[in-house]
Amino acid sequence: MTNKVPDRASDAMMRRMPAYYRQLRDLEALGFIDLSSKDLARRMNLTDSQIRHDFNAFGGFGRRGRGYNVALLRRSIGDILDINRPHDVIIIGAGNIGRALAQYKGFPDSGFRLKAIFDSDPELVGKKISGVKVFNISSLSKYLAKSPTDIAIICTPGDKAQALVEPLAAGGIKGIWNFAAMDITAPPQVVVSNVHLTDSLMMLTFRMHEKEVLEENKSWVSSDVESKP
Amino acid sequence: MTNKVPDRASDAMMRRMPAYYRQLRDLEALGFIDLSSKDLARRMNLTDSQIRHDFNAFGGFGRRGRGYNVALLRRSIGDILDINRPHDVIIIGAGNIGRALAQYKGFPDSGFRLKAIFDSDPELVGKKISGVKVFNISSLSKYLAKSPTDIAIICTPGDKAQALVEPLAAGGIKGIWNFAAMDITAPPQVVVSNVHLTDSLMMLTFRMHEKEVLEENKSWVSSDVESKP
DNA sequence: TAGATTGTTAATCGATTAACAATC
DNA sequence: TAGATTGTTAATCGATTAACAATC
Repeated sequence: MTNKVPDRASDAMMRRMPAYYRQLRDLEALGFIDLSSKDLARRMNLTDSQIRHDFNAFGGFGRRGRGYNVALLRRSIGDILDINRPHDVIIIGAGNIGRALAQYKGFPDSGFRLKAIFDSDPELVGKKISGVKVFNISSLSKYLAKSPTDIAIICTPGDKAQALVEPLAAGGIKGIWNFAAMDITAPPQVVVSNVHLTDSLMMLTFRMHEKEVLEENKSWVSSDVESKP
Repeated sequence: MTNKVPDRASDAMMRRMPAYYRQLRDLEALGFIDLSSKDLARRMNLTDSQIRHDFNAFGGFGRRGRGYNVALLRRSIGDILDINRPHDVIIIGAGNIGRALAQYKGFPDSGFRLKAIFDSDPELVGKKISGVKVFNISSLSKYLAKSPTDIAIICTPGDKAQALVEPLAAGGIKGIWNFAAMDITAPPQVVVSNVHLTDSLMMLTFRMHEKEVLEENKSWVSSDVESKP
């Protein structure tokens, strides 16, 4: 049916969307034709109810009694995520992270086309990384004026990141994926995602530690039981 | 006060913890001594109520009328995240991502000590990356038996990841940070965090697209108003 | 038709916010 | 003391789950 015009999706739901997409891409590749919310729920450790709720927030892609067509559903979710069309991307900062992302296979596979890399190091300027030319950072605005670009990936040192926002926004960039150690803010027409790799690692140690403490506590409780009347 | 023994923290709260930690580390470095939940809330775009709630889930680190001592609070949250002690880490897979993470400064800064890298490529084995020796993957179990290790970072191709879990768990690894394209599962004593970089990028395009659609709709509504009786 | 499964509304659960007594 | 701000309980809000009529 026609897609609904939704309010801003909740963060919780938004986080599930790419996982749905991956799952459906895999199932489609495996030759699955139809799929019930129950089957998908089992595979993804969710409830069928939540899955139907999520999909219906965007307008309902299933057939009662039959389930969902895998290919159609994958395409519909791709539309919602807007990844059924290519996106032009630039990387700013050709350090470790910048170079790794430049070479990362997952991005071209998902339609993200790396068009240029920018750096301030004269040693790097003019060279190619993963087949893509490195430009001097001073030519950023000129480049954007000539080559409309959807997304900028910032991989500079933290203190250089915020200053990039103004020329990026002025140059028509619609989204910034920021790997710099410092959060940036941008005007409302630009979407920003501040990524902190160490946060993810800290959450891992948090859960590891929590488990340890919980376990200690469990043995406490059981020895407590013995001493109860 | 003494720390409470909490239930498993919600994902929502857990995600805020590293952000608190970073913020407090920055404020401490800037010489801040005391801080109210209201001040912190303003800086982090949260409510003061939520901040007090979060902190009190672990036992309350403030003084009524005065606020929180920045250094004490940072240390307390560090304890909760278990990052006030060093963690020994190995990386498995010395491709783009593996090498970038091996060289990433943010990790040693936060007490994560990279002790060894493993790969199957004989060209790489014996070499050093960022000062750390690359071992043959076949020696993984032997290595872990000799060198107790907290965390393994998996950066192999997707189809090689799951097979690593068994030797890692047997070798006493407590947490796995998985960058491989395929999710892995592990026995209950091992905490797993499956990272999907493309998910993060898809969430960015999702929000970009959502904003576009919302804007279109806004202009619809306003032209609609004119045509209403 | 009978069985299956969606779309959707209502009920429940949990997270966030508001309020305020305790107290520095 | 008066003012400020926490710790904590109650109220609200929003997300998840349950239920079921619609319908394939």
